[in-house]
Amino acid sequence: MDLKNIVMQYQFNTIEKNWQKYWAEKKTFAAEDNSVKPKFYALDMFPYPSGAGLHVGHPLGYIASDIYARFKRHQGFNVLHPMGYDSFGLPAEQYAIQTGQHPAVTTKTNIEGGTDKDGNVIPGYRNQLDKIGFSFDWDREVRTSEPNYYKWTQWIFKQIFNSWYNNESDKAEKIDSLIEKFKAEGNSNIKATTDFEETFSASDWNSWSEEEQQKMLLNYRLAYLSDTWVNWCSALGTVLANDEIKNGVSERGGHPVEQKLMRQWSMRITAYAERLLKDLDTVDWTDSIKDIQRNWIGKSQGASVIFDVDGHDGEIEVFTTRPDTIFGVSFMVLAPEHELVAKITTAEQKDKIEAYQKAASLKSERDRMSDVKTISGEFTGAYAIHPFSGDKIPVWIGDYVLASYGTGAVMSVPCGDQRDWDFANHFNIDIPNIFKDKDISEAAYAEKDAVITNSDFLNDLPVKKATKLAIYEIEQKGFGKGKTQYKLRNAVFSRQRYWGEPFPVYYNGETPYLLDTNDVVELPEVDKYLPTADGEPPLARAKKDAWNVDCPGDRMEHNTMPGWAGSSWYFLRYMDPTNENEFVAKDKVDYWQNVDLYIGGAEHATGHLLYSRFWTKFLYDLDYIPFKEPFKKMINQGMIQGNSALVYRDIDSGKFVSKGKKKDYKTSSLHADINFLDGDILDTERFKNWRAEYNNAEFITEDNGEFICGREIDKMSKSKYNVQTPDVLVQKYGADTLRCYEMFLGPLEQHKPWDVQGITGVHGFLKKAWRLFHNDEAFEVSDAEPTKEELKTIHKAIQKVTGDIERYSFNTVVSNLMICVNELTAHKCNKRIILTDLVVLMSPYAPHIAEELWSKLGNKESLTYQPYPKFDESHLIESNHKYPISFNGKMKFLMELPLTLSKEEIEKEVMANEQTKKYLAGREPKKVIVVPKKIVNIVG
RNA sequence: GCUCGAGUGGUGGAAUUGGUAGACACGCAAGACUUAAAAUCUUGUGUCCAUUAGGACGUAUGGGUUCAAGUCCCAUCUCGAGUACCA
Repeated sequence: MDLKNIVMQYQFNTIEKNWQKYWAEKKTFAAEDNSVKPKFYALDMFPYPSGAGLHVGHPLGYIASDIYARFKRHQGFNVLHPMGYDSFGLPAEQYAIQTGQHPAVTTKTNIEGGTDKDGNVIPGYRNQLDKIGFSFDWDREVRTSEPNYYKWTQWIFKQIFNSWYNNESDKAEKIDSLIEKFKAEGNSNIKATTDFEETFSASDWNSWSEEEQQKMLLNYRLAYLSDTWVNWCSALGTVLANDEIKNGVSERGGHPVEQKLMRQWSMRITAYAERLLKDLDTVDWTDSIKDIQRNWIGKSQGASVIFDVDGHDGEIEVFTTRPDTIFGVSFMVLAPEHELVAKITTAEQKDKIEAYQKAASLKSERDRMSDVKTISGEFTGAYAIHPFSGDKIPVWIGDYVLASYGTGAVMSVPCGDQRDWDFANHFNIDIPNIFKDKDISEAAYAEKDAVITNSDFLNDLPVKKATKLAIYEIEQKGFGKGKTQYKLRNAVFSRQRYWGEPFPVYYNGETPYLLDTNDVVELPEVDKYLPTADGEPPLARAKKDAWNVDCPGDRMEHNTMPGWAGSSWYFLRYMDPTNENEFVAKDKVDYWQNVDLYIGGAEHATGHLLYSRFWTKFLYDLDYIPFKEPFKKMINQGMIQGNSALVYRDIDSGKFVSKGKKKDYKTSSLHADINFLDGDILDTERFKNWRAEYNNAEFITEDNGEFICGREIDKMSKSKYNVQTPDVLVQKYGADTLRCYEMFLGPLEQHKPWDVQGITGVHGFLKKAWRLFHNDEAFEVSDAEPTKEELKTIHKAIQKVTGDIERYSFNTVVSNLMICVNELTAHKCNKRIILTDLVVLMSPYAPHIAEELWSKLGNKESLTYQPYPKFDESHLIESNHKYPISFNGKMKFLMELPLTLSKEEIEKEVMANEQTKKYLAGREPKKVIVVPKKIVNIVG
């Protein structure tokens, strides 16, 4: 074998190892804290370090942000590009429950590598990430489960606890200012976000005991303890937030969820509803994510109207978005849980109503959802009084009205609302028509383009005007007021689990107090990670002296914080990860500001992305940070799906049947490990050795002896044996190939199945690039002047690649680099000037090979901070243009003409051309369109 | 049901403002080198008709605007995501 030839081959394994070592030792990617350079903050959503490790889908977004970060370094930016771990979470705790191993231990193994309790090798996230050549500044790593991190999560909680929301200044303020006002004038003049509606005076406040005052303050604090209807998941032993439930079951594990009244910590995120909605306009996110958040916040405008109940003191308050239809009301419906129901129900209806209430309460959230079509309800026997007409309106209950939205009661306008129409139709209730010339005999008329009629002072008005006038009259007469309603609920902030942040809270009796210490409250050791016998959370197992802090009260808080606590502010900690005195130093956050480019999955639309916006606004209000939105620009990478391999087994004989012979047998299919495949061909020996039951497997192969598997697109998961790890590919093709290939696969945002077939093409491109710098025996570049063609090739690439990266079109960059290398190969170009530019162009995508070639070109320093090549248009300017000549819009042939020609001259040249005459075949053109530098179109 | 997004060769995809549809790559076919294989290189490759020259069709479907439509407008279908009695 030719030794020289081997030396000059592209040895990616050696090259990549060397440069990864170099970068780590020289701290090449360290971000500078005190820099005169402009800053750029490129951030990935940090991962939960699971024991399964990385598959090829995980690094997709990381590769994109890394490319952008490296690109920005070339452009002279001081780049902050950190990585860390969202390391509190359920899987580590579930594993702890099963094995008794402390979740901190498994978490550390999952990050740093090792073996689990069963002896399985865990590669470790860090090791896997390192092999891909990311330019992370690892000195800034954070782990949310480390006390030096969650110390500050607790600190932020304390700030939120010690704040209230002033609707007048429209921002959060310190609770002290509220206490001062209570002392001086009670709560009557205070406009705060609260569910507490009664008033008290200064003397009331001052006469209350400390405990009573604290209880009152909980109605105002932004983090507060209250009895709340929560989503209780007994299988997981904890409550879940609305965004943790998908299709009525828990997102994790798919367990049933029921409604339960529990004393829980909550965050008053509703105070920020309007700002969370409005500021969406200021961020560069996809419309889809913005829409999801808008829907989730669910703003609707209308009026709240009060109806008296005939013969009772109680009144029914409803929220409606259509106050213009108030004269169309023919009945009212209350939620079965509405507090008034028991009071107003007549004796005759009592049994029926109670039976209905009972049935409704037994229905789970899921049943209620799957049962939307069924119309049910019950008449209370009571009547409300229409505020304007004085008519008596029957009051019903029905479970299509939700207790948790608005006031839990609706005024039903069957002619304008389909649900009301259905209800009225089903129970034979009157359906008065208040829309001029609209037919409501078959369905409600919900469009807002009607003219109102049969409606007293609203007659002959269009919807918009009628709405305005109705609200005006309602307010004038004191029947209610204009109101804005949000779907967004306050966020439940406690979980009955072990592996999360402990609260810096203790109790005296039932009253919570913040611990006075600045020390972190560490997770105490417990004997088991399970709830106690009487259903208390695992932390109740810790004795008072098991905690690292002194508990001055009766007991510590036993709940822990939810998963979103640590992730709501982690992007701030990267700026100052080791600060022991502050969560982040003012000068650092002033310099780094918010995240310029954030890449991660769209599945966090209503969770993490909403909560971190909330906390950011809160910290802004208290003047800790100088910006209102955490993430300026966001890209949501698509999911990479698995490409499962199926083998077919003949049901009668148990023999395995190749795909091509499948139709001759009655088969069932099962998943085979994709690692046994070469293309679609199964390595039958490896398959036989996979499991004992397959040791004696027999195969019915194709005629050529190959065994072909079927393929199927699934989610990439261990259970489908379709997981492709990056490690295997890095070993086989190198990290640079993997990086380029993952980008080459298609647009970043798109979901796509993983298919390894095309990777050879990308690998070939890097080999081809390598060969530009080498002859058969050695590295060789020429110092000769480049030709016009060579300059044109490289500048075309500079223009395309730069433009494509800037508009985040990561996939087309690879194509353009390929075209560049193909053309330079065709030119046999090894000119130093050209290849130097090429190396820098390639470096964000294929940093290892770029560094290697860069050093071979004679450079001593890393090319990380090498200026990006400048596009010079003069190399692309042509004197001629190849005009496509079209006839009636169909292109027939090309004609090269000088660019200096005028429209008229072009037309003359084209019309004089032989081919033109041929295509016209004697016809006289009606019209000739000439677009200089573009096209000629002959009509006729 | 509502909201949003997407439908382009055998496959992944390209076409930034309406201006040569299918760049780039995979796969496939033929050839070169080789005892052979791998690697590498060359050529071809949207569909249909035609020996060639060439012609017709073609970006989910149907219509429209325009000299010109994958791109703009209207309607329909399919797929994906979100949401689900939100008054």
